[in-house]
Amino acid sequence: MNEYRTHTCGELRAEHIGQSVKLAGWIHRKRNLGNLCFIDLRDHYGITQCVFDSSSDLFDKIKDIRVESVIGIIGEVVARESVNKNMPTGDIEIKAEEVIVYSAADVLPVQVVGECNEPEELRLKYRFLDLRREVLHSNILLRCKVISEMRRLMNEQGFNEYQTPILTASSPEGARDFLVPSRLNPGKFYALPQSPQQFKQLLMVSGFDRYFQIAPCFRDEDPRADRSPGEFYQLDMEMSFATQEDVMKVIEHTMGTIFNEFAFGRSVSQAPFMHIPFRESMLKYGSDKPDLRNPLIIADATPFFNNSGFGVYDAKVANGEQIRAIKAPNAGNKPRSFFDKFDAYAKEQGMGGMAYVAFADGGAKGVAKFFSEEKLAELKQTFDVKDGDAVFFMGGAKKVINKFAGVVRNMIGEALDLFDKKSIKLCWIVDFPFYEENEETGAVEFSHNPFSMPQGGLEALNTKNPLDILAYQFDLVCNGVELASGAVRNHSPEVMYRAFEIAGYEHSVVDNKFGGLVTAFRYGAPPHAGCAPGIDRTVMLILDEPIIRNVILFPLNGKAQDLMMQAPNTVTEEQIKELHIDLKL
RNA sequence: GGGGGUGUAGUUCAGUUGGUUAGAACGCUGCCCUGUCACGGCAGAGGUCGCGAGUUCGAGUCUCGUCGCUCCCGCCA
Repeated sequence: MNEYRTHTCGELRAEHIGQSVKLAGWIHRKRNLGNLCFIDLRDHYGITQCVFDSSSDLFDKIKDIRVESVIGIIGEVVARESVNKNMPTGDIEIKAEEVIVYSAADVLPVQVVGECNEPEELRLKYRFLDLRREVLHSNILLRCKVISEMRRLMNEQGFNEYQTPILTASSPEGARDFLVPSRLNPGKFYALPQSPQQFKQLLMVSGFDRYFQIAPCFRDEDPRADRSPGEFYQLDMEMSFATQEDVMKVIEHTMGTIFNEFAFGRSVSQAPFMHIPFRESMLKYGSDKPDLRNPLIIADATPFFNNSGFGVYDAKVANGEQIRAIKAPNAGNKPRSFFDKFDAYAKEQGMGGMAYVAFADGGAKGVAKFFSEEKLAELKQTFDVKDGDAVFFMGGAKKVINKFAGVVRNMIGEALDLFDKKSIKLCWIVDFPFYEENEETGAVEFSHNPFSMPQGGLEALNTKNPLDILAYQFDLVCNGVELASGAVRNHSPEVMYRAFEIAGYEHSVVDNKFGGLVTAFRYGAPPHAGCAPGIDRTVMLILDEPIIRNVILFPLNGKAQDLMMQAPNTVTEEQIKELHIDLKL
């Protein structure tokens, strides 16, 4: 190939025996038998065993060099005396004739070979060593392939990739901004974009028709296991003269193809993905991001507890509370302790307790004794329960019961091992409410994104109860993870002013905060719609990787610090002065 | 901002009811070893038990405080 190597460490096979080759890479492992030394040489492509004999003067040269040093080896490809069937290159080895040490390694602070259970702090500080590990290295490579596929699929569907600004204006909606002080404009700040939302809409107004971008997004919020602090990437897309269905089709094709290509033996939901209206999702799954690998569905049992005989729940209903039922298939024979565990959980969560009826061997346990024969038969019919099944009942205030039932649904699914772990289940959550009521003040607020179009347009805004208006707003959900958010945008200044007015904002507020966008809409704006699937999360789902940092090259830690680059850091007084900033710590 | 978990050698961990000199594995250093592939064998170095106070004749172990990390809630398209 060149002066450093003729082959990579992954490509030599039996057919190369007899050839003189040159390899370069890291010393993965070293086995010194005294008068014979084996070195496993590793590079991006694989591992090749090299052998050194004490009869050669090379032996002294490599005897003292540590693992992870970078060396080059010239030698002959020979057949191994003992073949290693576990290695792709296991038929051959390199009989070393010359060694070049390019870079000797110090004693390592973290091990590159073997299990990876060092503290994450150390791994992040020495990320370049961590990234040499097989798992992390291949995670990152898979991420590259996913992004490459995204670009190919979007291009294929007529989308072009455009770069939008990184230094932009702070936007009042949504997350906390990262601010950048302006040297040329004393006292003023740029913000890093939380997403290219306004720019991609402006691109539509500029007539570009179909936009996408592998877009960096910045948000100054606290992290989670599936939420990296600081920055993340999304496949941002927008299209003109398009409906909700048009956007869904593009995303279904793009994400569906990617999940199918990287399914690794799992089954994948095929397009079109199931549509679940928001309110139905909250009732049936107790969440707006349901994990459909769990087959359980929550039922509204409120009507059932109308003089049912079970006084505690009848009273709850009379009190305005709601009851939910979750069937536990084939759990009728479970011991008392199984059911008590859930009851204890409900008590711990301040939900009173959890009643159950378990049907087994023709009998019924739990709170069955409160029900008449007829009521018990009605129960079986209403909640589709057979002999051998059980059903849980839980009650609570309207605001909390759905979410609680959603957690219990997952707990029961886990306890009975009902999750279809060998599947990737995708669905759309649609018909999000446009507004919601602030629980404390009672005021009407935007529930999601104020840029989306209310269903029914201006007429709906003028005639309907705001809390009944739905938005052309939709989420793509995969295995219980919110993967993407999309919307038909509001491209009409008139509708936008009215929408903000209902949420209590004057026209001037709209003009001030979204002036660029609203002005643009006055000069000919096409109807448009778009969506933005998260890339980090997509890769996590493909790899079934619970920690987002394991799909990111150089992630920040929980305090949004880069332990390797030591960012954030103090800067010189001069720099501060130049930015017209006065620090008060 | 709130709650849970956690902190012992470079790393992963063990450490009994509070009791003599705090152990093991990996890694590191030295010696031996010509077919290993997690090579093996022998020897060795390496510790303010996160930090501070308290109880006690005696604290890695009990109590209080504090700090770091991590997970969750709040927050977050």
